Amino acid sequence: MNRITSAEAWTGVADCLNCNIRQSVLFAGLDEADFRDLHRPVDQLQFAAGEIVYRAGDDGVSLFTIRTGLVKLTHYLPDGSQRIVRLLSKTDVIGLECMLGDVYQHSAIALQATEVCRLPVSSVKRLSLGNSRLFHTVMAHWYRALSDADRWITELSTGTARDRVIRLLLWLSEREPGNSCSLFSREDLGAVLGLTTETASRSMAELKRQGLIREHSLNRFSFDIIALRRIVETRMR
Amino acid sequence: MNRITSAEAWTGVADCLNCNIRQSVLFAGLDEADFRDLHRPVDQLQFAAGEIVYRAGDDGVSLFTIRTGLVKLTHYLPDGSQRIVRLLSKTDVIGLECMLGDVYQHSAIALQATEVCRLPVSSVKRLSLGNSRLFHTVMAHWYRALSDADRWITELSTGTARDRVIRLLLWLSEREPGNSCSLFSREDLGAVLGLTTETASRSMAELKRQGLIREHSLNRFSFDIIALRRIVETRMR
DNA sequence: CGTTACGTTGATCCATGTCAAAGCCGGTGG
DNA sequence: CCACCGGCTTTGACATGGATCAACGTAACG
Repeated sequence: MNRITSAEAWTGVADCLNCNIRQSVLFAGLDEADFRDLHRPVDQLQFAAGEIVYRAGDDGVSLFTIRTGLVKLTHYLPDGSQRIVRLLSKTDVIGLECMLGDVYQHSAIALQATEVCRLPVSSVKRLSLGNSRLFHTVMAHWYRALSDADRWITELSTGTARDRVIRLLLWLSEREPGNSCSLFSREDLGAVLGLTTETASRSMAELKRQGLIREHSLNRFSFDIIALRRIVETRMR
Repeated sequence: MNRITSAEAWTGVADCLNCNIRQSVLFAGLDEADFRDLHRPVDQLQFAAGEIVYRAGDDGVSLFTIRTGLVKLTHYLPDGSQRIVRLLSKTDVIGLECMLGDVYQHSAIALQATEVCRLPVSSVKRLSLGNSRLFHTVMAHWYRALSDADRWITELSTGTARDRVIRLLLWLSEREPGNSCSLFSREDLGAVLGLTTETASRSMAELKRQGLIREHSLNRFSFDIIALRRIVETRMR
C-alpha cells in the first residue's frame, strides 16, 4: 500500500537570520540575539514525492517548516486505509504537537518534491521559556492550522464529489501563483475528500471532458478560477 | 431557521483562584500574584439551549471557558444552512481566536443549558506578555482543539450514516460519566455528521429499534459502550 | 518487450438525498 | 380542560450519487 522510503536528503545548515520566508514562519518573532541561543543547527532537508517526513508514533525530536512542496498528514485506519486530515505547504509548520507531547500524532508524507527546515524541539522549547514574541507566532500557527481544519470540514467533506474536487483545486491554487495547481494521485485525492479512488478519478475525468480544467502536463492543471468558484457557490445556494 | 435569543444570564463574578475546574482550563498555569493582575472581572454566565454565546463577526472582546453544557461552533453556508465544525464542552475554551484576530470566526450557540466564565481578552493578553506558563496552557488548548478537528474528520465525516451516529454517541459519552449522553435536535445532528435531518433521524430510529440505544427521557440516551465500539471497529476493518 | 502501478471506464447495487405526508408533543388561548 | 397550532420527528416513496467489483488502457521502468 505504501512505499517505504527513508532517503531524505540533507541540503545544508539553514541560515535562519537571512531566510527568505522567515517573516512567515515560526521564527518571525525572534531577533539576532535569539538566534545566537539556537545552539543546535537548523538543517535543510529535501524529500521526494512519497517519502516519509515522520511517522505517527515516532519520537518527536524535531519540528519542520515547509519551504516548498506539499505534505499530507494522515491517520491510518484499522484496515490500513488512510484518511488524510490535512495538507500543508509553504510556510506551514508540522510536528508542532511535540512541543506538548513526545511523539508525532500523524504520519507526514511528501506528496510532491518538498524542502523543509528541521528545527530541534529542544531549541524551540528553550527559546519559548522567556520569549513572548514566539508565543504570538506559535499561536498564529495553531490558529491557522485550526482554521484550515474548519475549511477542511466545511469545504472538502461536504457536498457532491464534483464540488469537493473543485473546492480542493481552488484551495490548492490559492497557494500557487497563477490559475493552476499540481495534483497528486487519485488515491490520495479520494482520501482527502472522503471519496473512493474511482469516484475521484471519475470526477476529474468529467471536469476534463467538460473543459473546466486542462491538464497540460502530468497532474498539472490549469482552469478558470472565477468560473470554478461560481460553480461551487451556486451549488451551495 | 434559528431562534434569536440574547437573554444570557449573569450569575456572578467568578472566583478563579478557587475554581473547581481551574486545573483544566486556561488559567492552569497562573498563581495568586497573576490573579491580582486580572483587574477586570471574570463573569459567570448561563445560556439556555439555543441561546447565542457570540456570532461570527462580532467584536472579540471575551474568551469563554465552558463550565458545563455543550456548545456548537458553526459556519453558515451561503444558503443559510449551517455546518457545525466543532462541539465543545466542559473545560473547553471558545473564542481563543480573538487573541489573534479581532472578531469571532464562528457563531457559538448553546445546545444544552450551559454555564461559562467570560474572560476579557485584554486581561489575558496582559498576562500573556511575560508569562510563559500561560504559553504552555494556551498551546495545550490549541492542540486539543486541533486533535478534536482531526477526530472530527476521521470519525464523524467518514463512513456510513449509522457509523457516524454511533461514533458521535461514543464521543459524547466520553465527556459524561456513565454509559449515556444527551443529544440535541436531529437538524444539528445532521449538521455535525454531514447528513440530512432525515437520514440522521432514520439512523437514530433504527438504533433504537435494534435495541442498541435506549432513550429514557427526551434526548437522553444510554447504551452499551463496548458493544457500540465493537460495531464501528469491525465496520472499519 | 514484459511487468507493474496507476488511471479510466463500465455495470450494478445500495445508501443517502429529496420531496411529501403524517405523527407527536408542548404551548397557547378560548 | 380541551382544541388548536407550530415546531420537530418519524416514516414513506422515489430518484440518484457514490461504492463496489471488475476489466481494460496507459505510461514508466527494468
